[in-house]
This record gives sequence, C-alpha cells and structure tokens, in this order.
Amino acid sequence: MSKKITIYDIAKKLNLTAATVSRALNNNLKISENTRKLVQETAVEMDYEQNTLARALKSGKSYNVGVIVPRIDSNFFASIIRGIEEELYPKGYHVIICQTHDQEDLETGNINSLLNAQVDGILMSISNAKTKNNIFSNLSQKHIPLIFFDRKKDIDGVSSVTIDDYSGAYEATKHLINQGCKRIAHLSNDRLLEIYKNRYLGYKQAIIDNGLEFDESLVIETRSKVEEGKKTMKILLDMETRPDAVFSSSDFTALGAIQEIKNNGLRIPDDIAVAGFSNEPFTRFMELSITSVDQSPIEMGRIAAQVFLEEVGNDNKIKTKKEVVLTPELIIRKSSRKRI
Amino acid sequence: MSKKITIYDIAKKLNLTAATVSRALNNNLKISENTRKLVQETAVEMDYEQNTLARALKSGKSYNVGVIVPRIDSNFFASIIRGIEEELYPKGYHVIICQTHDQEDLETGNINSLLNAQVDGILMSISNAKTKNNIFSNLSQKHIPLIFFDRKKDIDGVSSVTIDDYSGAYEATKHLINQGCKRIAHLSNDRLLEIYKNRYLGYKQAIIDNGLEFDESLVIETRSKVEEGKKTMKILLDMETRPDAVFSSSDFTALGAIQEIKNNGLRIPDDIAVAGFSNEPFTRFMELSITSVDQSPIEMGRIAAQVFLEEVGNDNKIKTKKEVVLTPELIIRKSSRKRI
DNA sequence: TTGTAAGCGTTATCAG
DNA sequence: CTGATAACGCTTACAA
Repeated sequence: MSKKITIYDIAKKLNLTAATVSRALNNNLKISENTRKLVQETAVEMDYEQNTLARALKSGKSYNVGVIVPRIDSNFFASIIRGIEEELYPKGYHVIICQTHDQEDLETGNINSLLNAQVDGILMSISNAKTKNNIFSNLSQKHIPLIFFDRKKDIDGVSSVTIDDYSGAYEATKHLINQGCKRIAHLSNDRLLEIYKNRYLGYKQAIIDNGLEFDESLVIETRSKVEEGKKTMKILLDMETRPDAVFSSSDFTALGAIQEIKNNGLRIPDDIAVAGFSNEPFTRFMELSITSVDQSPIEMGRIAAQVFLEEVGNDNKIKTKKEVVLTPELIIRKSSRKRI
Repeated sequence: MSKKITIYDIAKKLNLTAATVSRALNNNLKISENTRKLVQETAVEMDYEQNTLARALKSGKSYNVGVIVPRIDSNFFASIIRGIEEELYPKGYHVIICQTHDQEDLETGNINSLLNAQVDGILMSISNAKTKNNIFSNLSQKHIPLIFFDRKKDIDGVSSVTIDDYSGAYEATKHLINQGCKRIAHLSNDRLLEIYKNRYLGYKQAIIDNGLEFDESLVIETRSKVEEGKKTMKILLDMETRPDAVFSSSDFTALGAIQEIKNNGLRIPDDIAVAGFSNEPFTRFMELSITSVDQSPIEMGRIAAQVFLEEVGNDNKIKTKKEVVLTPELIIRKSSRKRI
C-alpha cells in the first residue's frame, strides 16, 4: 500500500526543493555539507529508494546490460556470466541474460529485444556465423557498446575477449602426438566461427610440424552435442584404417566419441586417445577423466565486463577496437595419458 | 548519431498529436481505422521504436522480472530458466537472472537490487532457510508478485511450484530396498529447506513401511558438492557396519559418494547401490550411469511463469496462494540396478 | 474520433 | 549554495 517515497516527499519534509535533494543525494559538489548530511539521513530514515526508471529515462542510461550466449547450462558459459556479474554488480549494473539455443532468428531477436529494453551495452558470444552484420552496425550507430567473448566476429570497432584457440589446439594435438599417436582425427564444428577455424588450424599445423601426414578425411564437422559426437565417431571407426586418437573441438562431442569407442570394445587411451576442449567439470568427474583445454571462463567474463566499462565511460566518439587474447591451458587426464 | 524517433516526430509528420499516435500504436478502441493504419505504417517507415523506459515510468510496469537461483551452471536451474523464458518472452517480458551462490547476503541483496530495478515480479528458489521473512513481506506490500519454485518457504499469499519431493524420495528408497538393500544411508542437506526435509521424510517412511530398521546415524547432512559427497561417504565407509546403499538428495553428492566407494575398491551396485536426485545430464553420461529422480525442470519453470502472469494480471488485492506440485519420475540406471 | 494538458520521478540549466 | 523550471517519452483523463 505505502506509496513510494520520492525526492519531493523528502524535500517537503525539509523545506527544500527537489533539485536540492537530488543534488545532495548525488553528492553534487555545489551543496553545503550540512544539507547534504541532513538530506541523506532523512532519506534513509524515510526509506527512500531511487526510482531507477526515472533516472534512466532522464539520463538515457538503464544500468542494464544484455548478455547473449548460446546456452547457460554449460559450465563454460555459466562461468563467463559469473565473471561478468562479479565485475558489473558492484558498479550498479544488472545483467539480462538471453540464450539463443544456436538458433539464428533468436540471435537477432534477442539483440532487438535488448535494444528495446534500453540496455547500455551488449556482451555476446556469436551463435551463428551467418548473422547479418547490419544488426551489429545498428548497435554502433546507437553508440551502444558491443563486446564479443569467445565466439567473435571481426567487425570494425567491436572489441573482443577470446582465448588463443589456435595454440590450445596446437598443444593438445602435440600432446597426442607425444603419446605416440600417428593418425589423429579432429571433430570440428562450423568453421565460419573463428574459434572452430582456429582450433582446426592449430590441429593441422601441429600435425604438419611433427612430420605426420595431414589427412583431410580425418576432419569431420559436427555439432557440440554428445549424440553428434557418437555419430561422428561411428563414421571414423568405420574407416579402413581407423584413427588412433581424436582431438575434439568440444568436450561434449569428445564424450560422445568416448562412448562410441567403448561400445566398440576398444580401449582408451591405448587403442584411441581422446582430448576435448573447454574443461567442462564432467571431464574431471568421469571415471575415465578426459583431457581438455581450459579456457579460464571466469577471467574471460571479467575482462569482457571491464572492456565494456571502459567503453561506456568513454564519451568521445573515437572507438578503439580492443582485442584481448587469453592463454589456454592443457589439462592432461586419463583419456590420453598412455603409461609409456 | 541518428536521434531516436519519438511519437512526437511521427505526430508532426502526420499533422496529428502525440496522444493520437500513442492511441493508434496501442490499438486503442477510440480511433478511426484510417488513422490507426496510417500511424502504424509511418511508424515502421520511420523506424520508430517505443521507449520502454518511458512507458515503464508512466505505467509503473517495467516488463522485467527477476529470477533468483542458487546458481545457473546446473542443468536443473538452467532448464527451469529456459522454461520461464519460453513462457515470458512471447509476452514481452525480460528476465533478469541473479545467482546467490548459496550466500545469504546475496539473497537479500539480489532481492533489493531487483526491486530497485523496478521488476514486475520475482521468481525464486530459496537458497538459505534463514533468510528473514520480512524481506518477502516487503514484496507483497509493494504488490510485487513473488513465486517460489523448487526450494520454497511457506509464506502467506506466496504461490509456489514444486515437485513432490517426498514421493520422489520414497520411490527411490523403495527401489533400493527392492534391489535387496537393507542398510540404506541418506545424504541429506539443510533440512530447514522443505525440499530436503521432504526427501528425508520420504526416505524414512519408505524404510519403515518396508520393515527395515530406521537408523538415524545413517543420515548425514552435507552440501550439494562433489567434494562434500566424497567426505561424507568416507564417514559412512568408516562405520562398523557400512551401508549397502546410498540415497542422496543431490546428484552431485551422489557422484562424490560413487568416487569414494570406488576408491575403496568396493563395487557398485553390488556392494553399495547408489541413487541421486535431479537427473542432471552427467548421471546419464557416466560409464556407470546413476539412478536419479527427474524433476521436469522445464515444466516447473513454465508453470512458475504462468502463475506469475496470472498474478500480475490480477489487479484486485485478493491474493490467492497457489501451490502446484509436480510428480517426479524415478529413472533407474546402472548405479542401482542389480542383476538379480 | 481527436486534441489539450498533466504527470510519472529524475536531473540539468539557468537564475538568484 | 539553493530555487524555479523544463525536459526525458509516454499515457490518460478531460474537453472539444
């Protein structure tokens, strides 16, 4: 029932004007120490709470930022979001999370609806390589900062935070080679997305650098799902000479591959060694723990948020494109460690 | 650069007044079909987009709802959120997600900051049983719908959507008994929270109903983490006569328990059978798949959202407390299926 | 059916 | 240092 207290209420009580109260609450310079204290005290006393909507309308800032990810039920994205929150909450921002579920229409739809909700910025991981660039230029026209993390696109003036997927893949593949593997397959994914292209390139270069023969037929594009991993592994096992190792661009497909390998009575890592990517918690939990590449997602989220804060605080129109690249870490586990 | 188009711009262009434009856009009844069409057409033509902040300030509705969960990186909560989104997005609502990470101060902090962000309602799963009720009565005073899902508290006028934890636990325990287990331990959790109390009670009743001896020392309270499951299982294994089954109130502690059991050279399910709760995806992925209780989280989220929509549309002050209880489903897997 | 005008709660500009 | 006033963009009585 109790009507919301406004600055007018507290102005009336103190025989002041709303403007003064506003200034006092915002720690404006031109205000006497006395009234400042007085106002702030009676504000808490009266249970005053600022109407953020009104402030937003006036200032044009909503103190909401949008975060768009393919899905939140993977530890990787959930951790990134946690990093973003840790950085943004103390600054008074709220985070609106949207999922695309890898559907293209949801991607543009989410952006539009976030714009409609007047967010101050958008942090996102691209789902679909085919998303039209004009939706992004739309953002920059409106001076709304856009920051990519993990899955980015190369767009003028748009900053990004990624890991060095190339070197992560290179190290993982080199590790498999060091374990004595000679015929290493690669479960890839849509290579129009930079992360998958770079993982592919890192894998390929490691093969070449170590004097192995690069065989394109061992590279198969699939989607980051357990079931897809199974299907793809089936194809590989049906080849005339099957691979003796699999480097997967996703932990989920790596898991599917492992299941399929076991179903065929082959041993891991002895017959086929496996390595994944992302260091999802389940890779550590499995009885047969899975080698993977850690991407320090919390750090990634924090940095993305910091970049946003820089850009939103930067009133001049000169946009600088900042590209932060983190270093991945290979975590070696049972699925690839041969007891040589 | 391009200034935002407002209803004034389109009014000027059409030699109308802003009020008429507003009415036309809102499909107000008292407007001629002609002008309605004309306005709507020029609106799209001019790329008009409603300023939701202004509407919110005027109407007192932000079309944002807050969702508070312990964490988002569990499939259970992520799925609930997905269900909520599916129901709310089509109605024009946005979802602001907050995590408590099971910290009490974050729970009240999140509520306050959502209130500050002027959300139209809050859907939440309680983290901490000790959270003071006055923060909730605060909400109802402001006529902001509050809906609990999964972890609820019994508060006048506050609706909730839960599953029948009692029967889920009862069925799981009965299943273990049917497998021939006689000494069934229970990994519990903070029983001030209804879900854990009910899982405990269901477990206990199943024991009693089936003529087994109920032994309180086999019930240990712990926290929903893999590491905690390991620790707790260690205690159970150190008992004079160790249990021959474990019913865990969480999949994560069940997983920890399984690891510890294996580390001690015991076989699952032969020496000790294990069942968890929540049907997290990893329970299915494991080589030794884990028996668990499914809670149909997407459905839970959808219903919670529907209840919110009902309450927010319900202008009269009479609050009706709605309590929806879903039926859980026991999923039997290797960790408890003895080949009798 | 349309126009006029007030108001949602703030903040910014201009005086004083 | 403080007050008066306008403005942010929209909705809605009340008038016409």
